[in-house]
Amino acid sequence: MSGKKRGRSSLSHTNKVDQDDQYNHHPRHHQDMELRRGPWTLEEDTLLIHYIACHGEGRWNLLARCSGLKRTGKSCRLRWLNYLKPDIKRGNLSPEEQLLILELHSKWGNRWSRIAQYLPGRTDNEIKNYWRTRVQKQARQLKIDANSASFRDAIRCYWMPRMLEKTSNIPQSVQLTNNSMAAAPAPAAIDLLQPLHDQDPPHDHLSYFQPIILQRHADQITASSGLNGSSTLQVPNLPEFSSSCSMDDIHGGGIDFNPFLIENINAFGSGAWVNPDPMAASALVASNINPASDYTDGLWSMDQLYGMLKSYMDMDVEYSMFPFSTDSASTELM
DNA sequence: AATTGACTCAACCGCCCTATT
DNA sequence: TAATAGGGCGGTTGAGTCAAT
Repeated sequence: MSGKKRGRSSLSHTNKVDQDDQYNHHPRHHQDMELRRGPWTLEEDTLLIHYIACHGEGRWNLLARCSGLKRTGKSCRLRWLNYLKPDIKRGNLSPEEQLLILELHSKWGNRWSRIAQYLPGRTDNEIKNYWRTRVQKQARQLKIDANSASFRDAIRCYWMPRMLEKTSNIPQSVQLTNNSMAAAPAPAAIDLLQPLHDQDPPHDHLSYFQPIILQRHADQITASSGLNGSSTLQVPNLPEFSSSCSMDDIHGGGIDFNPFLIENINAFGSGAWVNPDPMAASALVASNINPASDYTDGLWSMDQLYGMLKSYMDMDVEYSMFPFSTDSASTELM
């Protein structure tokens, strides 16, 4: 994640909150009060972090009233939980995390918060976005329902074993152990973000959080201005890989057959194209190895899927026995 | 260089559940 | 028991970005 300037509204002015929202529970307080909406500013983030450092999380409406933020309690809660909380991971989901999401979603469906409990540092919002933008996209391309049994089977029988192969194939020397950025951060950035994961917060919470906020806002400014963050704001520029690559992207050609039909599998040629995952690509950058041009996002490309289908059929492997079985996972996670 | 369309994801919406009074 | 407040959850939106044309 690059900290791009985003948000549902770019309003810089204040706006009345929808009276249908839960905050009509406080009509006297909010009726005439102009509340801010849209993207959070650096000042607001600092204010929120400072307040939570002093008073702790929770009681969000009280926080909203007492902190000086012209935001709703719900907005404050969301900002903290999805963005500012110090143990939040940034960057692409690792193959392991993707595996877990796929597995847990097959068990629980759209129970995002429940799934997020098993991915430390990942928010339900992030997982939900991942599912909707990546997984559902693949389902659309395959012309099958993402919630269908056939899609779940495809995930379980073909994609998960492949992911397991990938995770075990990444050389130890280039695996990222710091999980804050899947897109490998520059060394300075690693230093900057290290306290997020390796150290206890110092007593001076503001000094602890400030570099993190500054980094994230710098990312936003850099992204929106086109300027290099390291030269303008004295913060490192974080490299990032393009996130999406389908067969169309790769070969410039459309594809119009369903890989789950046996005749299509048989008709598929032997030229399986395999693209490594972005985690490995990032790790290569981290180790100054020039990544090949074929790195794509963490989900499969169409070619990959056809390739693995073909190869697994050739091998006549029974994939109901792959190590990340539903049984073992559910036993462990329940 | 300008336009367009697909994509991402932070933020919001509205409903629901639980705790408190 | 009912009313209200606080908070959580899943779904949705739309601004910003980027690649393709």
